[in-house]
Amino acid sequence: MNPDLKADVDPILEAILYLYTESRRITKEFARRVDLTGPQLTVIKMLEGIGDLSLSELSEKIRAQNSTVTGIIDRMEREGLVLRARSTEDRRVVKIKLTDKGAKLAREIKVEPMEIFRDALASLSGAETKELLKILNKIAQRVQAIVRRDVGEFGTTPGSKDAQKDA
Amino acid sequence: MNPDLKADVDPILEAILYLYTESRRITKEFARRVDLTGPQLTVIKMLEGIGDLSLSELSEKIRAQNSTVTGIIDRMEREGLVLRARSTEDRRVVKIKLTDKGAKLAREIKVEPMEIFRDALASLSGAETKELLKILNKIAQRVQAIVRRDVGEFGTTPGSKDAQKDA
DNA sequence: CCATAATATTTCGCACGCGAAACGATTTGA
DNA sequence: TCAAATCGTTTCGCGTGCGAAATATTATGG
Repeated sequence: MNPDLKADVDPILEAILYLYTESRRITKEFARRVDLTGPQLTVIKMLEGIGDLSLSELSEKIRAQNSTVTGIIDRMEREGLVLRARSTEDRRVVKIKLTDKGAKLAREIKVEPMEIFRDALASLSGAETKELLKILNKIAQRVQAIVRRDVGEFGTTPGSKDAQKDA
Repeated sequence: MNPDLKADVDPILEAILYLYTESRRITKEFARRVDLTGPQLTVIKMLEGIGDLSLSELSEKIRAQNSTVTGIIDRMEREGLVLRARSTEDRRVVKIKLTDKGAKLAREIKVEPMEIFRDALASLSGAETKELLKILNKIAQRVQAIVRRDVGEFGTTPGSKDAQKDA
């Protein structure tokens, strides 16, 4: 990559990294006030909003592996916020349900996860919002294309990506 | 927040979350090929590029707490990739240095951390790059403002166990 | 019908990642 | 000067977070 391009690109990486880490930090801070962790707050609001979910559905929604979510649910069950109920139709699946205590706590939490992030985005003009989404999607598509195409052999061949196709 | 706004904003959150998690996943995948973890690859390339760093400087650069980096360096030292050297001017400071083995490994790793992410960003036009950075910075400033107003006033008060439900 | 494959979840071992407390080294101020 | 404050790092306990293997249940094909 040429140096000029790098100078343009690095601040963007910085900005995205900042926004991501900051939004996580804020979620965690709100969670701490009700004696929850960040992921636990996310789970509790998700169950409140959507209703019962299987462990797999929950994993997918919070973008974590099943083995990670198993641990999170273990700890929440121990605290009596949530309970596991084996599905009757398919006895492999475990439904996660809010207990009364969990539902009550969920109602006390007024902020959505990432609420502040949303507020900040809301300060953009309509045109800016559209433009931002357009650009981000373009980047995401490029990333997907590069991954599908190059990740298999990228390790030996640096930076050289003439894999320019449609974007 | 009104529903229309939410409909605009959620895809943006999705896109940023996707880009962040995907870039981490890719870094990890490259690291795995040389028997490193993601953070370890980042550290090794950082030391190669900048030279010796104190533990605090390293923590700041990879956006982690000192206690986290202590563990990462412990494991890298155990593998003989890195060594600790007490500073002579200020004996509180620990300098982290690459060993010969570490430097050799660093040279073998052709890709920068986040390289693919950079490549994808490089596919944008100059105008799009400028616009993206402008918008992201605007969001970041808004986030900072909101944090100072809403979060800071409680966030700095430790030990308050009673659940407050303002926000 | 039964061996086998596929699916859902859990278990295990390891590596972050954080905040609070501990610890040694250095600076400060009365 | 020397006790207290500050600084850089480590230790500790806990909660993610992951991938691979184990377990239990359901679907599939011969």
